[in-house]
Amino acid sequence: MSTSSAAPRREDGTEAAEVRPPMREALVAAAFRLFIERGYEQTTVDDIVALAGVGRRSFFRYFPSKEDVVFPDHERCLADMEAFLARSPEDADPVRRVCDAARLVHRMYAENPAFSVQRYHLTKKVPGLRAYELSVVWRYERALAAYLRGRLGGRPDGILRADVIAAAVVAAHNNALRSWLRSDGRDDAGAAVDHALAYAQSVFGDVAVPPRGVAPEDVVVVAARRGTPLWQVLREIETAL
Amino acid sequence: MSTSSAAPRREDGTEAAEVRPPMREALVAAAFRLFIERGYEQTTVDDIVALAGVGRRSFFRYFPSKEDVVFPDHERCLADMEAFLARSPEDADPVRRVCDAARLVHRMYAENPAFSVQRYHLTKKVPGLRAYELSVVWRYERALAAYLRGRLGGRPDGILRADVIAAAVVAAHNNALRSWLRSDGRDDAGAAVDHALAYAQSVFGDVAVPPRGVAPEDVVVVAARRGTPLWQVLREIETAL
DNA sequence: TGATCCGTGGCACTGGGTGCAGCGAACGGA
DNA sequence: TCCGTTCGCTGCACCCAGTGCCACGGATCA
Repeated sequence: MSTSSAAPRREDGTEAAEVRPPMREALVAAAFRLFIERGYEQTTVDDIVALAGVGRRSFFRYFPSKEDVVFPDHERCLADMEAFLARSPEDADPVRRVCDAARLVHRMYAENPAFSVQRYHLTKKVPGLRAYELSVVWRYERALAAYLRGRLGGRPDGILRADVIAAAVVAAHNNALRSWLRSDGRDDAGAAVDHALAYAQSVFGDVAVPPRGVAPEDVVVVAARRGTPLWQVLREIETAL
Repeated sequence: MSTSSAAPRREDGTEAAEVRPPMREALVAAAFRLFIERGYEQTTVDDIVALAGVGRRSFFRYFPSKEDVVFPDHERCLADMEAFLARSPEDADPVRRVCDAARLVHRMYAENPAFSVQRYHLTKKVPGLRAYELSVVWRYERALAAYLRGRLGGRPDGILRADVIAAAVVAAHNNALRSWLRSDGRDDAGAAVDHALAYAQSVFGDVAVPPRGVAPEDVVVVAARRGTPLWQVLREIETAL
């Protein structure tokens, strides 16, 4: 896909003013200025390249489609997430791990609050951008699900559970992220995301907890009548454990 | 959006050969023949209308985009789902209700197994179609979430729970649906969907179950040591209850 | 019979996206 | 210093999806 947008670094210590092509950033800036001014669909690629002062052909060298200029950093973030999951410890709690992976996305949004809020208002209005965003989110979800499948694949319904957990974690994350974006970036983003992910984690529980020895005070007994709603029982146990 | 693709019916009993325009079906048939033959992207709208023997302008009269011809019945199915949720009884278990709503989608796929399998193979290969399918699935998910928000909105984290449950139910449904599609429609679709949805339902529990009287044999006792993975305890209870 | 409505088709146009070829600057070797 | 290569950028021509507009023709109705 598009080239990495990682920060420009030099092997030697020299700062080397902008080795990374400024054209990419210039295109993003020009595009967003016009998108905000007159709307996404009312802005043509020709308008963007004219404002940025570059050739039309160069636009499509940096962004495979007009929609990609709206999400210039997701490719890198997705790669980060996959790398993060790939280097997971063997004994890590899988659910917790995917929650942490989801936090990477939130962190990317939080790095540029103003930009993220602008983009949110764009994607909210333009169906085409919403569809594009869905395909991006879907790739995050598949990355999480792939990791979970690897971890839960052996158990009964492991694949099913992996898919459901991934979807739930993404939904919880997006719920918090969206309410933060709706607040124009004023709310405490981290707290809301933590709360939402904690809920998701609590629903699916922890998988790897050291058992140790069994002392009497470590045993919990729960009694319930048949037909009791499972979630009620679950809540009792959750607090007890 | 596009007009309903319900079967042509007459108020009087007469069969009245095809009052519903056959053009729509002709376009779908021509499109799929060419899509299967030479691929989606290698087929132009001109090719389709030439094979169907109609004007190019008419294609876009029936389908707002080339992608829509691949999903000719989702608009109707989405309307069915919204109607189904709208006429839910007040005291219905919300989670069970959205599971039943999800079954409507599966039923639509199962009505035309051959067609569904063909479409599956198309969407698997073509990124554009996959993106379109995601936006369709997203609309289903939002319909479920909207219903759940109405039912759970009052409770703490009701909105969050609604979003997460909707995502989980959709993921469970899609998991079963996809494995059925991968089997070329040979597996028992209904059983797999039921199993997957039962899992989703068990995770989030039933909300409304009549308690009735308590007989000794109706009481279940579960003992667990502190630190036991919640999912293990949950599984025990699930089988016991 | 004439007016109207509606489904249809033809046509021209916009705009996203691509393949290709040329051009100039930077780089490396003789 | 000069030359050949490479690479990034540009312009051009082209394809195709999607739209607005209008004209045609059949069916319906006054």
